[in-house]
Amino acid sequence: MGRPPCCEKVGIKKGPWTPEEDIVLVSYIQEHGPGNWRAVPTNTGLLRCSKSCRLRWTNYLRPGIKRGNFTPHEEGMIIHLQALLGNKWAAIASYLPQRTDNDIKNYWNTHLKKKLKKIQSAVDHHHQQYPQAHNNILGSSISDSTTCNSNPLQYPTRNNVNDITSHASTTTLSLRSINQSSSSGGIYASSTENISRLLEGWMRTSPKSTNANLVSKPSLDQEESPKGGQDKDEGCDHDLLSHEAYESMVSFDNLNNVNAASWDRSSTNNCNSSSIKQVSETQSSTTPVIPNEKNKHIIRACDITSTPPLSFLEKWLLDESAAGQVLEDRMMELSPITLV
DNA sequence: AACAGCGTCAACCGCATCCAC
DNA sequence: AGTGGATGCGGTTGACGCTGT
Repeated sequence: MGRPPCCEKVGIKKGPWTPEEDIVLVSYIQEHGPGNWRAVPTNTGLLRCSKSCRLRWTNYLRPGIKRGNFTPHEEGMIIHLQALLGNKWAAIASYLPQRTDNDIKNYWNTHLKKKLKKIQSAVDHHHQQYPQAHNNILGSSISDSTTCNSNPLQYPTRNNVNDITSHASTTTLSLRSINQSSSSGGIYASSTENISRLLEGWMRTSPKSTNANLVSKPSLDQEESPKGGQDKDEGCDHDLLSHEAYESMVSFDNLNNVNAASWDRSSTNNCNSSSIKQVSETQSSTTPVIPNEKNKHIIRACDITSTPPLSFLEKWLLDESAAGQVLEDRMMELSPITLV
């Protein structure tokens, strides 16, 4: 079945793109607009396969891409969306129009995954230390949630999505310090920034069709918070939660999840895409639906199960204006405890 | 100073899906 | 309805830079 790779041709160049190649590609797209990638290598003389050209454009040269440090809000968005959607990086990226799916995927794999693991082990440690308090707060059902979420990286069920959310909130705090250490680009990156500058003029005059796909994406991610500067913490990294912090965290989520808790878990196992359905349906009234054919199938499959009410998390995700605020509020709420 | 180990991220690969015919 | 080319997506790789010894 497998089709021969598109790059099997002899003489096709691989590896990092040079600034010269970038300029050729950019100027071609500037003239013809993105699309018809098959024709790009032929028409430009680039010794690259069409796939490579498309990838280079979408992941690096496309105007409007933000590179470098992820803001705490972006991190929060990624963590929440990953919990909801799983590794659907393209879908997640559609909520962060300035970031590419590749970027988000890389960031998740290199930073967030690791961090969540740490948090998870801290939480596990906490469970061992305060088993009674834990049960009192969340009731007996939490033990299931904890168990099924022993690996925070697994594809989440409805219930452990909420569990992850609690991790996510704290992770966002702990991750602040990472932000500042993550580097953005080297020598070559700066050369592509130059290309971006070249593109600025084009952005103003480019045909609508060229940018339509960029603009039409649903955006929960508001422009970077003007409070961006305030988000910087002083570089402290708190991996272990205090008992009080943990209680605060879980009780907050407990409040959030009153609705979710009443949702029968048995009907939702392996079907976290119910969340996707809700997201899509709600979006359709105001914003374009995530154009994901795969989701459609999953949604159909899940239609036969009961539809849960929106959790706080989902409401949060759907509430554009609240998106940044809630996270900030959570940070304010927790900061006296966790950011000592 | 030299080397090894590790982290990051751009790019590649293979499969899935779309779409025109 | 079937087929094949084009495009999209997610997992993985490998080069490069940084840090510790």
